[in-house]
Amino acid sequence: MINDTPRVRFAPSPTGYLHVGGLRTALYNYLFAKKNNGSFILRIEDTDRARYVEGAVENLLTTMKWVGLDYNEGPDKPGEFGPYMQSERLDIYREHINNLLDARKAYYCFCTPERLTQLKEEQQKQKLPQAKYDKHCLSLSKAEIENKLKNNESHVIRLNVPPTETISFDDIIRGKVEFSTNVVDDQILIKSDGYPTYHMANVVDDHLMKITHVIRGEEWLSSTPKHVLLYKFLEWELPQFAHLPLLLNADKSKLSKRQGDVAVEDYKSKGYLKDALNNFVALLGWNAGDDQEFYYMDELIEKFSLERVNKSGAVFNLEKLNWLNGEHLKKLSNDVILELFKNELASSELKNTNYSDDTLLLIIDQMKERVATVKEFISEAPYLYSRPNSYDEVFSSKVWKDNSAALLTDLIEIINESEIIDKDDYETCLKATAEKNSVGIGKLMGPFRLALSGVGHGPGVYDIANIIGKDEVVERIRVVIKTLSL
RNA sequence: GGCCCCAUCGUCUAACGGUUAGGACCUCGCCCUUUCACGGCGGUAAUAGGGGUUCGAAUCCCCUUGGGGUCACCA
Repeated sequence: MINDTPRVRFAPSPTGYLHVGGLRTALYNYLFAKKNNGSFILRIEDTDRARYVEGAVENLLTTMKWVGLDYNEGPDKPGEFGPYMQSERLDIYREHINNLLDARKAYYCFCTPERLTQLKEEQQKQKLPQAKYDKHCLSLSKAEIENKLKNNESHVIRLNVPPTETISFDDIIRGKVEFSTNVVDDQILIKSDGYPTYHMANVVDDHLMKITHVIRGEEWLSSTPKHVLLYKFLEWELPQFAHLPLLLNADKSKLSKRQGDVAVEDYKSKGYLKDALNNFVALLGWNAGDDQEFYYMDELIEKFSLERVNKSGAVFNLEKLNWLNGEHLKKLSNDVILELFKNELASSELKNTNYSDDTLLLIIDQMKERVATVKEFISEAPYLYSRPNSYDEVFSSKVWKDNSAALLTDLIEIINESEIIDKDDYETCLKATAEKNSVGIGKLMGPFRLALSGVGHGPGVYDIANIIGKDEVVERIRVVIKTLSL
């Protein structure tokens, strides 16, 4: 066997951001490594120069750190098997491609894009089941090749796939998978710009980096026979494969940008907690076999196993993420939430206002029970920070009666005469007003809430009053009387 | 279209031949509460279809259907 301790890797291409599907793949790799005392390696697959994105790698590293997926080796964490950027390993691929070339397991191809397009069109016209390269350049003589190379003719190097062989491999998640080589194309291994394609680079690197388990998304399953062939040609031992089920849009297609946020940083900026995100994503395709849904990272590590990963795709369900984030939020101490809250305030339109920690803590106590994210402390209860600029019509028509203005006028007077120390004092005032007018306190409650928040839901009225303070309470009552008595 | 993968409530899932098919999110109802929530209790809701195998099938096999992935000098 290859291993005593497993070595796994997460190998994203730097497209600009970390995709949540990528996060799930990275997480499973991480959990598997930690669980089995193995190593988790981060390797950057940046062999596509056309798709080079400025700052993408830095961004990726930052996001990996934010979600807490520490790697043992990576671009900024040198290890024994570096470099960990594929663009810095070109000479390594060159060496191995030469071996392949010598053994005629790979060959130069000088076909022009035009010929290739034409070939494809013809094959489609003939209704061939599958378009494949016709091995045209395989018959080139050594001299012809030398000559073309000397003349600097543009070329690629292709994998020489043998006909009519069965490629099979065992997938930890899917079991035995088989392909006929008749359906695998002579894959380009080295592009005309001299860079390797994914297929070449990932096989070489996985071998050289002593990767024991290749844990990646299911979209790679159908190109795995090419990889298996490469291992065979290079006479290298096969790693174990585990192809993870895909993360899906609501319509069950592969999770994509078009249908919502897919970048981890989007979720970060929307106020989701890293623990909640990890927890949620971990459960998309895996469960421990019990009813536990709330996890911290250490518990995930303890319970994770590839054997319990599902085969079928999972819809990325925002509602459940919201719930989980709320659960994680509630478990946080108010001190921690206070810091998060202050950060949110600083990046909101409220950044120029000043609130005491005491006030903020009052808001936290009220809001953390009823929101999904800290951001919603603000968005769901704007009336805690500023006077309502309108009154909800449905709620208003329900609670605003003919005598409401008169009752509230009395209430103002009583509040003004009272010493207000905490929220219970507002209740006392409402009761006194109700008694004085011989009505139930319910007659006051609705109009009072309407005055303070303008809407029919939110924290308890006394809590709202307590948060905004006596002067503001009185002022808001005045405003609602003035506005609705017209 | 070829190839490959997949198939339990709307969604995430449990069940590894014998359960009234369980849990969670969502949703609905009731209780609590002279407000809003929280909380508590309860409800609606699933084995895609058809054949086998078996005393017994969500579970094993086959077919059909459906969905997805992949067929680039992108990963």
